[in-house]
Amino acid sequence: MRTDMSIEEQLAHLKRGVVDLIREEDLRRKLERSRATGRPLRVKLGADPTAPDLHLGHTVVLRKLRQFQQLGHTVIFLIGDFTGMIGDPTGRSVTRPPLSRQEIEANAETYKRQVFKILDPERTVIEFNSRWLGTLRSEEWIRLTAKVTVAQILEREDFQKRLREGSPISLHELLYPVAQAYDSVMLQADVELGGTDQKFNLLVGRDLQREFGQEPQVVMTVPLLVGTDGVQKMSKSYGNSIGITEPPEEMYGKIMSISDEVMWTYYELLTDVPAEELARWRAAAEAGRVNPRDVKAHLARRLVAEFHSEEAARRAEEEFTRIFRERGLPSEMPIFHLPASVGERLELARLLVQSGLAPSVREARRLIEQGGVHVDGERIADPRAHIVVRPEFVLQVGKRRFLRIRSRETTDPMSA
RNA sequence: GCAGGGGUGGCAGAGCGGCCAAAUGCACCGGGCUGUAAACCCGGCGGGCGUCACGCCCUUCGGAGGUUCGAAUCCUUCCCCCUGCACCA
Repeated sequence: MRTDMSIEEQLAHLKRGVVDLIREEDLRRKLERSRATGRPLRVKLGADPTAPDLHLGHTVVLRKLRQFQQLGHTVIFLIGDFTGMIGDPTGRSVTRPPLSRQEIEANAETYKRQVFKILDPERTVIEFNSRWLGTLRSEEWIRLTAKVTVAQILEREDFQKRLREGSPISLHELLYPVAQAYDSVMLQADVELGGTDQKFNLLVGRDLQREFGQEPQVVMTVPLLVGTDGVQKMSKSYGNSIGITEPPEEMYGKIMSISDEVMWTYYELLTDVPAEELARWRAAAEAGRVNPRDVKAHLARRLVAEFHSEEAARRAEEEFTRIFRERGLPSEMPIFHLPASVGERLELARLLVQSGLAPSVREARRLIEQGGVHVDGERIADPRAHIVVRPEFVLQVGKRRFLRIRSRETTDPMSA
């Protein structure tokens, strides 16, 4: 596809948005050799099998992989079904319950479907590390772990930190980097990618490959995308993620909810908008010549289009504008069939609970008191208000939760 | 094994006999403002009830007992977690 690029051009292209590149010289040599021999590079990315829902954070590194593919190289998407049992000690993750073979298969399928929204299936190999790690005998484990020293492993910053703080480190956690490194050996990886938090693990791969007489892999790390909260890295467990399979409206809205500041990072990491152009937009926004909201809307639309379609993006935008800028009603909303007849008097708070818009009467009353509840567009502020049931009406809580209520007569006139 | 430190709301983390449904921060929710589900500001954040801007009740601080008019706070016991020193003489 872009194999006409010179090696230097390729390097520059691949370096874009990369935090660590260890070592650039090695990569250049590998690229040159690949061109000379016609043998594609083997570019590895490891993934945990436990969370198969990809979010935008994952796509940063996937986009980088795609660049390699576009240059004709092979991507090895490694599903860590064995290492998943250990759980990468990065972060606070607790011991994970082992997944069944079936669950893993199912997750892998989900992965494939999602990953191929970005990667080219023709140039992607899917692997499972249980294939070699799962069959290692105890003796082999001992021989393997003998190749790495404790000091090497404890260099890892978070291990040191935990040691300092007196936090626990389980023995098996020390094995994680070794296992991951062994994957690189088995796969004979030329390059391994990961987020910056993976740097250490990726480097162990180099060491171990050397131990096994292989040429060390090139390590490439990309920044971690910050989540919608603008603070922590995007992660499903932090509840700040934007999944790539989320409905268009949801995705659009979530992108609109990131801060103006974070938006620039998203542009950088999730689009191909040239840096110079971004700088121009930013200057214009800061000077007040351009409304940052519009820049953000452009981003939202662009990303929704990438993962859904232009058409879906357009609709999501219209919907967003209608609800939030014009304070209107969504084009579609869930319907709740109220088991009550026209004319009946109902306490609003209870109706909210009954219809699932509030978890408890107390909460419902709070919402009403705070002015968050509208019935057919009219704000009801009396926490003890009653309403007279109409054939159909719209309940709204907050800015974005709508429910169309239908009472008995309208849904089933025969049953009266 | 020994010594020590712990287990409190979604998370982090105060409180250590009554003023504790439990500080504070984060997350979350509602409102205001707006240019957006941005930023910022304000409010809320266990549940039920009432003649409802004030009050009542119920269930919460690892489990179970107990002391006390009264316990997240004290005692007993059990469970769990962590750190250090050992164990291998």
